[in-house]
Amino acid sequence: MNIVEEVQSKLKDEIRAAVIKAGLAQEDELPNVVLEIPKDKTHGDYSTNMAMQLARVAKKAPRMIAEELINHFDKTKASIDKIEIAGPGFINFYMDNSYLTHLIPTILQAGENYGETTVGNQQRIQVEFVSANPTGDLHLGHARGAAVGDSLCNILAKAGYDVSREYYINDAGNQINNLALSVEARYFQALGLEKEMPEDGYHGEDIIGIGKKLAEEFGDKYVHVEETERFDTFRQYGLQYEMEKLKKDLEDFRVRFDVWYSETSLYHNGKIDTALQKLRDNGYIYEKDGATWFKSTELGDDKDRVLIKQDGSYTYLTPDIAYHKDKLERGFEKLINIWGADHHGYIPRMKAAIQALGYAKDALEVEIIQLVHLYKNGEKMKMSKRTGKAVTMRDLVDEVGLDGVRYFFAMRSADTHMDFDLDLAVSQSNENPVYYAQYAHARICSILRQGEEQNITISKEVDLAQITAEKEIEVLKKLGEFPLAVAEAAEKRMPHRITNYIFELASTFHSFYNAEKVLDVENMERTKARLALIKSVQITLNNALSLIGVSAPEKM
RNA sequence: GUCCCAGUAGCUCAGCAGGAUAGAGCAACAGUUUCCUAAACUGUAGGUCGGGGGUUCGAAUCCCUCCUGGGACGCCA
Repeated sequence: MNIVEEVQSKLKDEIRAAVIKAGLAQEDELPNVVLEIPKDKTHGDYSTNMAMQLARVAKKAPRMIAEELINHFDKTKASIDKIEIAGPGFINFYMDNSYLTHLIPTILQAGENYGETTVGNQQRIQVEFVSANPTGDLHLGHARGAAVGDSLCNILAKAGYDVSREYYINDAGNQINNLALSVEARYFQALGLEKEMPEDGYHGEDIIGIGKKLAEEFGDKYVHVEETERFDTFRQYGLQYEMEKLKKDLEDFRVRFDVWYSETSLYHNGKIDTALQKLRDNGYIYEKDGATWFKSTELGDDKDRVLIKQDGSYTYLTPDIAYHKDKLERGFEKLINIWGADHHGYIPRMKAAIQALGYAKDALEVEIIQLVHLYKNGEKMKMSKRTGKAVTMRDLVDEVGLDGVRYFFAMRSADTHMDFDLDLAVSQSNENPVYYAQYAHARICSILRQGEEQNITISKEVDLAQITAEKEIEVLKKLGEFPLAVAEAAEKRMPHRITNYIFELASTFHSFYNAEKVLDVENMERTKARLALIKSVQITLNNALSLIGVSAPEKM
């Protein structure tokens, strides 16, 4: 357990014990102990509203309860310096902060592992994200999904979950046929021949490129083969090309996946039939109008859904149900899907399917990525795949820089609409909060370099009692919060808690930097202690930034 | 019509399993550099938390309702 967690938990134990000793409540009437860090520093290090919560049970005024409670409180057991009653009945604890200096050796020892907690309990959790159709370039929405998904995975892993990252490849269905036909048209055009794009074709630059490549590689060979052979070849070729590009783009975006799962494989290994059979056995299937239906309304959906169309083919939902069944059979206790906003209406039916298969509804969690609107020169930019004028993920990265894009997307709660102002992110780059955090890191590196040049080494033998300045204590407190921030971000699935933390840590550091000098030949002991302190900040900043896929530069 | 997201300072947003005087960045204003990176720091000013009800010791936070903006609702994927 982290030192800060330990202190908090001891404090909570003592509060509980004091309530019992004072006879204010029975063991089973005890409300949950709420500890908070007051916004106002003069209200102490921790505060509890226990006395107010007990008002009803004890039938007394909160301030009187607080009085009795602190009379029975054992201060010696929880590093407490002073206790005060304030306001309507808050009990404020002023801690003896000497325990905080133990944080420094802990962080130096843990290094890149600092921040890890065990709240996840090694629960097996799978996160499926991006899963864009392999029919064109990744656009803004995918970039946001990739950033949020990857950050969430990193955070979950750090918090002690056993995480698997997965990409579902939609390589079956009409869109792939359209891809093949689009490639075909571009191939003919590359050879100077007439061929119309299909109605729902893909007009992206990438498809034109595939057509050219095929023409260069094979000449007019495929003009003369049978249509089905050409179709199959181009389908395969287009798919492979698109997937490779997609993987490369994601890799460059610092996102990796453990599993790439092919939709087509579900058609070949009988898993769709098995899933359908399971639904049938559980009584959720019926036939109507020549189609096969899923009785999803029985499980909270607004209408029943078609699984097998009149023409005998599956809807998108059918293999997807088989896919989710397969995920659960692989032993994941929790599935998190990160979907685009356009899939929002799809959630109830998927949850219904999970239940119809005999699993708990909340085995599946869906995080919706809301739309990103891009503004340039004060104008909203469109991002339609169809027009071929899409703003791609690559365009965005080229324009803003990878660190900026990753930070900006991690910074906002995923399920809210977001305006991304390019002019702001680019032209006034000092407004970009990512620089603020990176600058703190670079500053620390610079001081450490100079310390080395002066042959001052950071040893674990430093006299940490040298850490007494107010700004230093602030920094220490903030460092101690990191594992708690990670745990909270993981449990609430909120990567933006980490960017908030990064900003706060950078801010307390900058403030310390301006108030106190680290390197001071007149006072070697303190210099060593402060070097150890800023080294701890460096480690923590680095760890926090890496959770959201942002680099920590040594120089700026 | 049903559902989702949002409405908090001039702008962009935190805060929302109820807690003390609602926070930050940018913009505005006033300062800080013989000293480790001024991409920084310190301070001032700025808000009826969309409106209205309710729940209670206490509401930006929970419930109801209305208004405004964005989005989703295929035998497409």
